Order: sequence, then C-alpha cells, then structure tokens
Amino acid sequence: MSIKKEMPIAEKIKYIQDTLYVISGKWKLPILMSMYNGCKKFRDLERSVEGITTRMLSKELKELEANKLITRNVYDTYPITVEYTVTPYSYSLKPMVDEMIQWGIQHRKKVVGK
Amino acid sequence: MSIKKEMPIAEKIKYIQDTLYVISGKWKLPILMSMYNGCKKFRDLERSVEGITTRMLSKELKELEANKLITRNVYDTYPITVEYTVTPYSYSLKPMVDEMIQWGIQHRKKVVGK
DNA sequence: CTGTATCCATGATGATACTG
DNA sequence: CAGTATCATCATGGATACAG
Repeated sequence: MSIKKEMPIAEKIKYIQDTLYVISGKWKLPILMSMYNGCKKFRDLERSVEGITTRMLSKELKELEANKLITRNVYDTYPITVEYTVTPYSYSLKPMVDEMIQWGIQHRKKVVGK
Repeated sequence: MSIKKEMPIAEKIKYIQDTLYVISGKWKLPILMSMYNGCKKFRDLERSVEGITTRMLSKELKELEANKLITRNVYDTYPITVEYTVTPYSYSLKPMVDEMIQWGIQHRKKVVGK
C-alpha cells in the first residue's frame, strides 16, 4: 500500500505560476508555433508572427532561450545571420499545449453556445 | 484510411489564448484551488487566498462565474451569506492544471538545475 | 539583417474608504 | 458579511528611431 502525500495547495500554485510564466506574454506561443512550422531566422519570424514588433520579438526570444525552449546560433556571415531552433526539451510542452487547444475548443462551444 | 486536416496555426493560437485568458490573472487559479479545498464563502476565500484584496476577489469571482467554472448562490439570511461552489464543468480543467503542475516541477529542476 | 534604446499608452493590480 | 468606488502604481506592450 502506497502512502502518497498530497502536495500543499500553495506549492501547486507556485508550480502552476512557474509554468504560466514561461509561456506568458502575447507572443511566446505564437513564436514557438511559427518555429515548429519551420521559421528559424529573425526576419522570418518577424514576418510570420502577425503583428509582432522587433522589440517584442527580441524580448520574447530571449526569454524562450533562458527557459531552454529554443537555442540561438549566430553565423558569421555578412551581414550576420542568426538561426533560432526549438530544443528537444520544448516538445515537453506539447501535451499541455494540446490540452489547452482542446479545452479552448470545447470551452468556446460551452460559453458562446456554438 | 482517415484524412485528418491539421488545424491552422493561427486557429490553434486562438484557442490557446482563449484558454489562457480564462485562467489568466494573478488570482483565478489560487481561488479555484482554495475552492476545491473547501472554501465557499467570500470571507473564507479572502482569508485563504494569501494576499488578495476584496476588489480582486470580487472581480475574479465574477469572471470565473462568467466562464461557468463556479456558481454564486445568495442566501437571504441576515446578514446575507453568499456561497460560491465549483461547477462540475470546472473539473474539466484538471488534466490541464495537472499537466501544468508536473511541467512546472520538472522545469524548475531543468532551469534552476536543482 | 539583427537587434537596442526611448518614450508612451493601456490595462491589470493594489490601497483605502465606504455602503447595504 | 459581501461587496463597490476611487485613486495610485506598476507591468506589458506598441511606436519609432537608431546602431553594429
């Protein structure tokens, strides 16, 4: 028989907020999705992520990198090119993101009633 | 053989943002967790959700109710008492929230290295 | 091309006082 | 008890110009 201690609520909340923080911001998930779709260069992301500014793209990319979801590689061409790539680790987000998509779909039906 | 059309990225992002919006804000999940833990009355929530103000509690409860995650019941005592209860529907969030907790746990290890 | 630096607008939250 | 009203503060993001 296994004795399983329930995690205290406060601790659960802490982890949830950690997680939310990592994917928070208007652009992090759109950027990631674009990258899964093949975009690698700064300029390509700037164009494919509808409406984003260079300031926000730069900022969000840094945070994604800090959280090990993407890596940044600089190539010494002229002008320099920079390639961002999603890490294998970033795929660990997939189950959660898929859940969010599914929940969003059914919730829209539930609340809007359509 | 099944032909399955991939959902366009833009649409996925829309649903993800819908979902994030529902649980957004500093207090919605802490409130919900407190309610799962048994809190029902405004004053109890105000005390159990560490740091929340009446203004925010009131506001977030309204939004949770609008999204059908809780219901509000007024009892005509004196002074009146109000009981909030989580809806069965709110439990549909559980898989996602559990995923967030698990992801948060392993992410802290991954990034902090501990 | 790949960003950084400023400044500004808006929204989200906090503090506090007050009401039925 | 269960909130509302008002004002203050802070974080987020947008616009724009500029740099290496």
